[in-house]
Order: sequence, then structure tokens, then C-alpha cells
Amino acid sequence: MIRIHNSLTGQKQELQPVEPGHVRMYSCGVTVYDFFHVGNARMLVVFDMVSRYLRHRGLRVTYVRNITDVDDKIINRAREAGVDWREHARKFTAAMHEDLDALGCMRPEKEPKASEYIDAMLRMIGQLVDNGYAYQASNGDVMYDVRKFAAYGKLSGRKLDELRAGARVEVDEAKRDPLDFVLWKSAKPGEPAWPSPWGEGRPGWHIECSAMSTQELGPHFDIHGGGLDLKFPHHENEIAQTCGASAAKFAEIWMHNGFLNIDNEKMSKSLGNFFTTREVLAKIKHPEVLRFFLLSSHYRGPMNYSPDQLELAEAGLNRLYTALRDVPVDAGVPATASAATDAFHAAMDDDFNTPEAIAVLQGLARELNSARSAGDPGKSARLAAELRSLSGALGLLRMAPEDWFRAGARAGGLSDGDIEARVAARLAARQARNWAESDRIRQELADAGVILEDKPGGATTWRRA
RNA sequence: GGCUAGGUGGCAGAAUGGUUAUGCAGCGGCCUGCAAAGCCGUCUAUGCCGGUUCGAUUCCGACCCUAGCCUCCA
Repeated sequence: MIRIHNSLTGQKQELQPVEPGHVRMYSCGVTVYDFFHVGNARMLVVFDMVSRYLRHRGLRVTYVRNITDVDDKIINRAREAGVDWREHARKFTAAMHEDLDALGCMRPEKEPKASEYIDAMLRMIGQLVDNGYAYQASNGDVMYDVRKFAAYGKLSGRKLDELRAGARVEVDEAKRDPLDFVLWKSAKPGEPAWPSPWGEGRPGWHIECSAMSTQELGPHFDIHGGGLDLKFPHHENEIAQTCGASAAKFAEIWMHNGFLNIDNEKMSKSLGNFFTTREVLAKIKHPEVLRFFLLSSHYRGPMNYSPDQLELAEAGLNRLYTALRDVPVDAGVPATASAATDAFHAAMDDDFNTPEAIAVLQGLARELNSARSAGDPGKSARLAAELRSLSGALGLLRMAPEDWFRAGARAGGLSDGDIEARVAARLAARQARNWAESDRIRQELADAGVILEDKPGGATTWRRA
């Protein structure tokens, strides 16, 4: 039984797919106006983990993650760059895929682009107008009439009056209520526009997700995810739209991942504490370090980004890969389930407790190290297969250990060949019991960021720190 | 002002009404020419004040502190 915290009720509930055995999930992807930042990366990795784990548990998963490619920010950036907005969006969509591949995020079953779903949006806006939930304001925009939707505020746990009382929004004369939001913006010169029954224009942000999720998954599906900051107003508005258009149940479970903070503050451009995933990837040994870091605390809590944290993540991965090192991958050895597998599943079944699941992996690594030093190759191979299988459910330990240890040509810049030549020279010195020379070479390599490990029997392995 | 989440050992981070994860760092031992890695052992913790209880870090209440949302935002 898989239990998931539902933001709608504030409680954990059992996942019972609307279609038995088939989980259909949607998450709000990124707006492709720039490289996505590490906060986006957290959301993307979290929901990739969710979809991977559900598949690992034998469920069929249809995962839909949209791409917002019609948006003010894209239009503005494209204008600044002097390129067509479509070209700007295409460029950053390609970059997004590169970074996601690096992070080990699988491609969702569908990645709808807003610009290709205008018809679906217009259809939904039409339904909302017909059902009395929307109106065309004096400025030509089509607005959602929040007062007509009785359940407005349910997801964010607030009443319309409370929301309005704290509202810092400027009162827009065209709106019937300050919280009314735009479904269709009437065209402005130089902006992308499509024809509609309400005149030329383009969609509001919120309607994009409602239309795309309904089109791809229908109005009633299992999981809707996104960052905590989307809870209000974006997801509240999605509920108002989808339910207003078809009286649907919409998503059974709403999942929200916590923020990734920097120096315990939310990252933002005004504070200048803003990192793109690309910048971070360039600084670390391997993208898997970032993925491990992002999964090392529970998805719902806040987490703090810092270089120290990334070092801890790298150390954690080193330990796991070390356990796997020198254990031959034997295709004939099945991943036998042990108590560790049960513990792993128990942790993950309880609202995707990845930190506890990783602790189980660490325990497995310890067992594996013990089995290897006890000279039990059968047990080692069995445990290694189990460790790989469980890690795979989190999208971790996807590399061959040797590739992991050789990754990260950082300071020093010695090639593999350079290193191996020095290792050979040191071996000769060792055989001559010339410890001074041996230690000199080892220190020389250490200064270049390469750590040597002598194995019993005379072999020496190396790794980049 | 309203609403929400959280305050765990040197750091990160889980869990739990009593036996107190996991990783990093530290300390002792084994191993090693010496290391590294690994293994074994080990030291530090539950914001503050009340209450419920045989017993609370865990439940309840007050307080202090932090972050977030109420505006585009993963």
C-alpha cells in the first residue's frame, strides 16, 4: 500500500488509481524563458523519482509534464534578444532536455507545449463562459469569476475573504473581484496572438495547465504535482477551471515539493542568490551528485543549498559506489529481495521517504563491504544486485563504478594515461621497497586530486577526488 | 494583519509514547611498509514553559525563534 500526503486534505491517503494498476500523473513543468534553476531541478527530480518508484512497484504510469512556451517572460526575453519568441522557447526547451538527461530524469510519456494546445484552451474557456464561471471584461480580457466557484480556496486552505483581505494586488477596474484571473488576454501589438471568439489574443498561464492535463489525462486523474509556490494561486485556479468546465473530480491527490533555499532564504533574483542548474552542474563531479543531494531530504520539507551539502552528497555516493566496486556484474544473479528491500519499500511507500530509503541503501553497502572482506563472492554479487535494483528505483547508481571514480577531471588536469603511468612508476618503486619514491608519487597525484588505494596482492586503484 | 510549515547531536537528515536511523566529521582498534578504502567499537541531540501519562523528543496548550504563502515564481 502506497500512501501519499495530499495537500488537499493535509493528510496521507492510500494511492488507489482511478484506473486500477495505472497511475496517471501531471506536474507543472518549467517556463522555458531561461536555463532552469536548481529549485526547478528539485521539482523535476522529485516527480521523476515518484514516477520511477511507482513503476518499480509494478504500476503502469502515464506521466505528463508540460512545457510553458507562451508567457510574458518568454516574450520579453525574446524581444530583448531580438529573436522570435518561438525560437527563444525552442532554444531553452532543448537546453532543458540536456540538463534533465544529465540529472537522470526520464522523459515523461507526454510533454505538451502550451502553444500546441490553444484549441483545447479555447474550448475550456468556452465551457467556463457557458457555465457562468467566466466573463469578458471591459478591456477585452476574459476573466474567471472566482465568486462563482464555491470551492475557491480549498486547496490553499483559505477563504475568499481572507485572501482578499491580505491581497496586495492593485484593484483592476476590469475585474469583478480582485482575485479574478485572466483566462484569455486580448492581443497587444507585437505579441503572439491567436484568433478566438473573444477576439485575437493569447492564453493566461493558469488555463494552459488545465487544458493540457484535461486533454492528455481527462478531467479526473490520480496525482497532480508541482512546487509549493504553485499551490496558490496557480493550482487553486486550475481546480476552479477544470472543475468549472466539466464538474470533474480532477486530481485525487495534490503533491507539492518544498523549496530549495539558499542561505536559508528562498532564492530569488532580487536577492541575487540564484543559481541555474547548469551552473551547478559545472561545479560538481557528476550530475548524479545534485540528484543525490536533492533526494537526500524529504520532498515536502524545505532544504538548503550549499557547496558543503553537495560535498556530503558526493561522499554519500562515493560510499555506495565503493561498495559496488570490484563486484562483478553478474547478469545471472537476480536481485533477491531481503529485509533491506522490505525496509526500502516501507520507507518509500510511506509518502516517498527518500532519506530513509537512502539509509537502507547505506546499510546494504555496509553488508556488501562486509561480505566482500569476508570473501563471500556469492553473497557480494547478490547484495550488489539488490543495491543496484533499489537504487535504480530512485534513479541513482546508474553508472559503472569505475566510470564514477574516474569522473571529474578537475584541478590538476591529468589524463587517465598520465595517472596510470605514474601508478605504474610507483608500483615499480614499491616492488623495489623504495617507499620514499612511492610516497612521493602518491603525494604528487594527491596534489593533482587523485587518490590511490593499494589492494591486497599488489594492485593499485585510483580515483579522482 | 491573516494563513501554513518547521525548530533533533559538530554538520546534514530520518524516525519514534519507553529499546534513541543513516551519512560526513571526531576518537579508539583491526587491516596496511605507511596511507587510502573497508570492518569493529565509541562520544555529542530532540527551542523554552506548563499539562496529560507509570513514562514524552514524540500527544495537548502557551511562549520564543525561523522560513514560506497571501503578488509572477518549482
